[in-house]
Amino acid sequence: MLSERQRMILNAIIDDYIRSAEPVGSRSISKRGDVTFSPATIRNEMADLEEMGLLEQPHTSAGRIPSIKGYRYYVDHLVTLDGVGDQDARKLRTYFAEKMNHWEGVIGHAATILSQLTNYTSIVLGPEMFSTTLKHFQLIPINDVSAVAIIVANTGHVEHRTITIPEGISMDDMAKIVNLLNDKLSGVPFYKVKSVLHSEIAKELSRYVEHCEDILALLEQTITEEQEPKVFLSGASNMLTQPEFKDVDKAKSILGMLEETQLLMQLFQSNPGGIQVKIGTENTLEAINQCSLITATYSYEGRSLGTIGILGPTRMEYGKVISLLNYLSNDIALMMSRWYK
Amino acid sequence: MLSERQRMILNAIIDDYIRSAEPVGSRSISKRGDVTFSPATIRNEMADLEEMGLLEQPHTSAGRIPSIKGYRYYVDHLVTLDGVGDQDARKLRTYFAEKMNHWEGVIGHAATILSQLTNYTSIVLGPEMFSTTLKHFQLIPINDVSAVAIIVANTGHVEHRTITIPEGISMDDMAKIVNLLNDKLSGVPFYKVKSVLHSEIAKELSRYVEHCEDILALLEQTITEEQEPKVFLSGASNMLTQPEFKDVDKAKSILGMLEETQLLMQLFQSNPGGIQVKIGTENTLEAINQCSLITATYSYEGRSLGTIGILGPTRMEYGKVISLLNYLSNDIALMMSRWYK
DNA sequence: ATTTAGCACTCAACGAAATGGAGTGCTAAC
DNA sequence: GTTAGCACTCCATTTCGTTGAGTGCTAAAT
Repeated sequence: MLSERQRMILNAIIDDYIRSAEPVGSRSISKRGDVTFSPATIRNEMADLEEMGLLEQPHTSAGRIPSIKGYRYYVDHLVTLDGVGDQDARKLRTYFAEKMNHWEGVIGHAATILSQLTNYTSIVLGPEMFSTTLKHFQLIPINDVSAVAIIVANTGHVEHRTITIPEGISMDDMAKIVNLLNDKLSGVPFYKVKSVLHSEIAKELSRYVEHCEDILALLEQTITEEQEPKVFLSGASNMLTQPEFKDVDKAKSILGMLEETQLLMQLFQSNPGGIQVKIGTENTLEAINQCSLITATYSYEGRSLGTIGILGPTRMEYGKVISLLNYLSNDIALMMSRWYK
Repeated sequence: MLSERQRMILNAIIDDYIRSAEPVGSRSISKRGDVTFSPATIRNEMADLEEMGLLEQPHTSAGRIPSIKGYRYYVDHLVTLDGVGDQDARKLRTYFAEKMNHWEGVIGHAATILSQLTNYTSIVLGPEMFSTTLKHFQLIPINDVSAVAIIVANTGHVEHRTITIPEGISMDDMAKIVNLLNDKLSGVPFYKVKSVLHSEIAKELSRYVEHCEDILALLEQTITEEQEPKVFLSGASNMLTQPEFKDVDKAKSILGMLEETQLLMQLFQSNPGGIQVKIGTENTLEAINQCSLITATYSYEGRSLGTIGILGPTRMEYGKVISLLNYLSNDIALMMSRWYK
């Protein structure tokens, strides 16, 4: 659909705009080494590109800036993946060389590194509980009335919750319950735990112990609360360095959104796997209609485990970020697989 | 030192300024109900107050604003603790009515509520490990090479860490080690664990198992990492609503600081207990030289467990915030004491 | 038939000058 | 000791001209 020359020009404009954040004019394009036509010619092409909806003019006598559609074309057809730079690669390598003993450390640290390398905001979702199974269940009494329930997943992910022991339950009863639960629940995927709890365990439990409803309710609550993945955020203040958010109100609405975990998770909902780019209004959330979100899932054996994402202005360094996310999601998958049996 | 009238005027100026964020003039003070003198009289007093360093003039023909010293006097002698408003009290009550099963929930939620009620930024430090003792140690194998170490404190606080099992250690060995550790370490305060590990356990362990150094190193790492308290942050974006931070650069330096956990903890270092107010340059960190930080410790049986704090502009609603922190720190102490044996 | 040079035109951005108004300090009267 | 009056200051806001980057169109050049 686009001539070779038009693509070159579009590419040049977007590249320039990403660097400068200012409307780019025909003259400056012509001065670049790669497009050798005169400003007048370029102006003509630019007018055509604008008609096609790929470019926009902030006002009559200004240069052009890419439209959402323009960015989309750029991302789909034009962008060159720079690969990961030497310096960045080194940083990532030293980062993974450190001993990471718990996955929250890995994920959180990954978020930090990402935001540092890109100067954008990074959002990382921990492993989703859907795809994981319960490995072990444990109760540790703290005193007469309360105990700590510990849930271990086959990924090595651990959660704990302090619970209050219903009256009339003895230590012996507790031990029985724990044994029963481990018998029945080991290897069961988390999303099934709830139904197994009701169907298989309820009856059996009632034989051993009275008041089992209380305990069941507790377990259910503990485990379902468990399912929500953890969100790690880093570099939110980087948003403020972008000239498009020098307006405090815009900045505030975005930063405010970033503080709401619920919304963040919503952002990541429809994720088909692989790398996905959502540009400007392609995002459903109004607060980030001026932003682009690039997400990647990290997976193991075909199962998506979690998601990492970069949020920046629509004028984002797509090439760099995509390469980086690609690289990192592979590395994280590698790390995670060490815990996976 | 100050006459009654001067105090009234100072109080009125600071009150007005806290509300309006704009220099307040003699006329507007005179119009308030509480100070019945004419603008001219008030002007004279204002000049005196300025000489004493309690007020400042941004420029010759502007009203006065409080200086750091002025705020200090206000906080020390003038401020009226409003108590906690009906609405706020209701919110807090419903908040604590919810079942909170893990302390991280309580603390994190408290941070959220605080920032919502005040429209400032809240920072809450979780219980410090100094004052707590180890209750139980547990190892749960995940597969041949890794296991999850679980550490339970007497407060009900639980931490876990995935560790890699050194080669040449059998399941049997592991069980022995765990038993030994529980024997020796139960009831030991965290800050002593390290030394006990070396002095008492090292020798004994070497009898049972080879390669014990690896395990000891692991445990040591696991437990010392454990000691750093967790930081919860909420409402950082509220900073942007304050007119004094409409300048993006200032805002960025503060938000950037808030993202660095290390710095946050540094903020809370010298904490004598009770409620403490640090105004403007009284804070050592340069980034918040335009902010005030109000902190309160929550404690149990005289021991300080953790700290909650509110960060806002120097022009902060001191009365309201102090009352609120007072109220909340008591309530949190109450909650925490439920877990304490 | 493209491509390019030339030219008139547009419009945001920048800066200087004009205006308005809130607030002060001082003096003199109460 | 308190207050009214007045001249003065200085910031904030507006107005208005200037500048310059950039466009669109037309006509010439290739």
